[in-house]
Amino acid sequence: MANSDPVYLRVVEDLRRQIVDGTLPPGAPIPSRHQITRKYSVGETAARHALRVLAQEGLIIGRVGSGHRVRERPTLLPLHRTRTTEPLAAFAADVQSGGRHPTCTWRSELADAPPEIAQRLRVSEWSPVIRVRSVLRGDGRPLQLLTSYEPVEFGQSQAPEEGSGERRSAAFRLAAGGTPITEIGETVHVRVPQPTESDLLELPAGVQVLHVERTYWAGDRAVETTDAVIPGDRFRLVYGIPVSL
Amino acid sequence: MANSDPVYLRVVEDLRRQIVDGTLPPGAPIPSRHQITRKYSVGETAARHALRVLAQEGLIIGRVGSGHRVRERPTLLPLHRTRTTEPLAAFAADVQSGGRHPTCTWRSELADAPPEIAQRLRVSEWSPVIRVRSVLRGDGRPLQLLTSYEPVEFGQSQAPEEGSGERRSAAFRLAAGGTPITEIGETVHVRVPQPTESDLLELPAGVQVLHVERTYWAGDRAVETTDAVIPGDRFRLVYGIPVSL
DNA sequence: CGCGCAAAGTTGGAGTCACAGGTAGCGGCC
DNA sequence: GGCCGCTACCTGTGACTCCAACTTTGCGCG
Repeated sequence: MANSDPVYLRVVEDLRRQIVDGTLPPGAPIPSRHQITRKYSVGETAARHALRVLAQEGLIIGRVGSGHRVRERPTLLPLHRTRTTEPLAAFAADVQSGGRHPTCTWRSELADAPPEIAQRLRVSEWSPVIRVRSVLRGDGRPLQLLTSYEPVEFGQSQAPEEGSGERRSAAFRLAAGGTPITEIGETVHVRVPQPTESDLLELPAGVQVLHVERTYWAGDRAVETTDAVIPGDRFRLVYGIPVSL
Repeated sequence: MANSDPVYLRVVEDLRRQIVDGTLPPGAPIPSRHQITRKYSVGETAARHALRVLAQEGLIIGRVGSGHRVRERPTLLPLHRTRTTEPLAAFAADVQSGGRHPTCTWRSELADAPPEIAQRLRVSEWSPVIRVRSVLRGDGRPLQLLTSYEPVEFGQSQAPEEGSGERRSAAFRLAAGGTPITEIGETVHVRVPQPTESDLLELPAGVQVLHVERTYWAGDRAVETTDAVIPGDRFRLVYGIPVSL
């Protein structure tokens, strides 16, 4: 059937079937290019193309010199998106329960709000905000990128700062100061990582990222908004949705 | 710098820069393979490879005969993950506000709970469940796949059924019958679509999907669990997290 | 018997050529 | 002036080749 399909797809489909149905378990070696050319009677281009597609899909992983193997599907670590004003605490708990030691480094500076951020914070475009870029790590390996924006009037210091570990967010400080956060809005989408993100997160090829935009509201005022960039191959987001009926 | 980088990456980076900074606006034509070989003094392989990578990243789209163009970035339709026992209602509202007409077809049948589903429903493996597969559409185009599982004791009819439009879920029927749903748990992750999903959703190459697992709880009893498969290039998930502090 | 090194095998990058099928624009014909 | 067909161009796929870098394995030598 579908004899007009590209040749390489025949190879892709056969190997994929064997991987998903367990004939080829995680760690099992995949036939090499030359073996594929012989086994399926295809050219080397088709064999190479098939392997590339499967690697891109994340089903196999190739290492120079030692061949392709079925990728061990990493267990997706849960990331609890909870009702707290201190996202680091939740992250730390999740990482620790995964048996790793969480750390965090950050750098804050004054910046102008680009249109999208301005809209999310309900401030005018290019108005001054404090931008904090954080890298969250587990056992030293980068796991998540966090960029948060606070209007300057909520920020503490407008001078560039750097540090590691906890940094009190605007949301946290306002909550402690008697202005409680009333709601958190999040939107989640998938996208291809930018080169710098791919670099910082040490992402293998083909991995997409979850981009989570979170905005903290105190009444009708947006207090802080953050962008989280999360490797799609290592995490799953966990939401608890209370039913108020 | 980085002169040892693969040649095709030079092309990818140059074109990507032009696309993201707006030099090449959406719809603009991308140089063809032959033009790239001349302009960047690279071989045809490198040109081809560069175009493939950019297409895989979703930045450009190629059509046989008419060349590559910068992809119009589709606005990500919001999908509100709300505290309702009738997911179709939320979906319908979101699709309608996007100016499209929502429809739904479904098919229910008796099945044995595979291990993962059994665990989510807190029933023993391979115990009988009712499985409902739905395809949600907007203006006739498939937008989302939904598979839900209910333990037979909550299900209505064990005979295979088929239909379109509303189908009362176990969660809804229990709630109406006086057993209120107390919590909804969701986990979100990204993955490569399976061939059948790619087919049903008419996904272009390189698009990954959001996989949302939702479980309805009535007290400590799992009433129903659903898997939603959502094209990652067209939707973003929206969560409202009330703060109970 | 053990260790090191060389050879064989593998991936990833790169070049070249070829061909089928599709698009679009231009020119000629009615 | 309008319509039709042809041609040039483009993509997707495929074959064949070469090479650098790396891993593994097994053989030979000390």
